[in-house]
Amino acid sequence: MRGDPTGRGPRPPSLATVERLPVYQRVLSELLGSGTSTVSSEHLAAAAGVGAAVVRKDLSLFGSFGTRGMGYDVSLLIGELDRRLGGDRDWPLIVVGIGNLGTALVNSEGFRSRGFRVAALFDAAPDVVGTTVAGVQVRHFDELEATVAGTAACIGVVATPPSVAQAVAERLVAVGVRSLLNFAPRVLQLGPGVRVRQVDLSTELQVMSFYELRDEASQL
Amino acid sequence: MRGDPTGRGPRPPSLATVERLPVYQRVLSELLGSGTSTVSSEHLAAAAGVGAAVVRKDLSLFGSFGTRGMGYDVSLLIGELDRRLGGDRDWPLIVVGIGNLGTALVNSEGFRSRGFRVAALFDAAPDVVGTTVAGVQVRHFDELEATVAGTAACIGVVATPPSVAQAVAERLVAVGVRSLLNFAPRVLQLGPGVRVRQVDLSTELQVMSFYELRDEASQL
DNA sequence: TATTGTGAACCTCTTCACAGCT
DNA sequence: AGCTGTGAAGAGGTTCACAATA
Repeated sequence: MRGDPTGRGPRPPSLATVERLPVYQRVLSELLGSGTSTVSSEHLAAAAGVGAAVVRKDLSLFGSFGTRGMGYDVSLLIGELDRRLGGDRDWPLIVVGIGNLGTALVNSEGFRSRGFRVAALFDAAPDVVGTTVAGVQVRHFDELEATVAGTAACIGVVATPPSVAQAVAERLVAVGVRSLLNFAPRVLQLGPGVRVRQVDLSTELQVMSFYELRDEASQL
Repeated sequence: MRGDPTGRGPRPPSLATVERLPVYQRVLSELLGSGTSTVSSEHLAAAAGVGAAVVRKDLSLFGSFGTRGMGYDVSLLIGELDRRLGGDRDWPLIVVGIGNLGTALVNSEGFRSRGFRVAALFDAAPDVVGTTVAGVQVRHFDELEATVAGTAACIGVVATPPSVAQAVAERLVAVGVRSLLNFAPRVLQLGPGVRVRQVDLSTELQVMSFYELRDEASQL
């Protein structure tokens, strides 16, 4: 049951909007750091690389945080965004695949800020299991179920070779993970209740080469 | 001058379409490896995680590669996609910032396939400059201009701390780079002729926590 | 019969323009 | 006067439905 069975409520924010919120938050934090206490939608938009109307529409979906004639209070807005994005919570991460990329991810700032916390690391290679990365000991993937059993809902990060990504994802889902960040170049086939975000280096590069080719062709 | 000053030509493929092409290509390669020579839009769509109509629309933008009643020839389609994505070309990459993430990227399979080739590595830290990563020696970023001078148009990869990402991007653009893949959590402000694709780990995680929160709220 | 290729309807996001507030 | 919040218009992408075709 949803809380809004009549369909009269406000539309949920689009994925595009949700993806912009962290950008606003980051820009606002920098503004706060440089002593700015108020910002207009135009200024915030320029810093975030979008249009001013987009900023106002995005923010208005969550409430009226601005003051007409003045703009938005930076601290207030950071707080509101932080709350919507879950920044005031603890978000345990389970990372599977502690190779070059997995290690880099675990050590990255993005994985250690805003409430995210590396809760457990798994791999299958004997020479990796038992080592410590960023203060967390790597366990064998076979211990997944035993280790995660009593843990709260987690976000799973798949940084394995593509050949095992599907199986790893299925086992993560089986232990209760409903949000997966997948770095393996493989489309994960999972139930409808599971959210997957795909980060694919090869795809990123291929999109770029597509447009490079196109530019060349148009300059003939 | 464009090749189509009348505006009568077919619409260019949308970014969404371009981002799906590498996925199709990867799925098709796997199909070819498993001995499949023909595939329907329905089957290809299921494997790529999209709808069948999307596949047909996407592919039809580039030509009529299918056979009615039969489907698509896998080899033919791989070849066509490869050509459109520039897979038959050499794409030199310039990677700046050889920390944990930069090293992982350079060693990743995505950076060494499909015509992409790590051409030069740069960093500013004295203990990194001079080391060899994946067979390429890391140079000091000050040598960028001298090193890249005569090189063909490249794709630039920014894997630096966010504080220097903007300056690094500007210098890359100054030496002729028009496509940038940015891993630094910073909005790059560059001229309109420069393409930027942003990969932001922190944003990915925050998008996930947003939806996790939303799920919790709807289950009250 | 099976499946593609595609115009049209549909839906979603963006942009515009301005009323409303400070 | 300046800026937000928002309905309406516009643009773009997806889904539908089916004619075309092997």
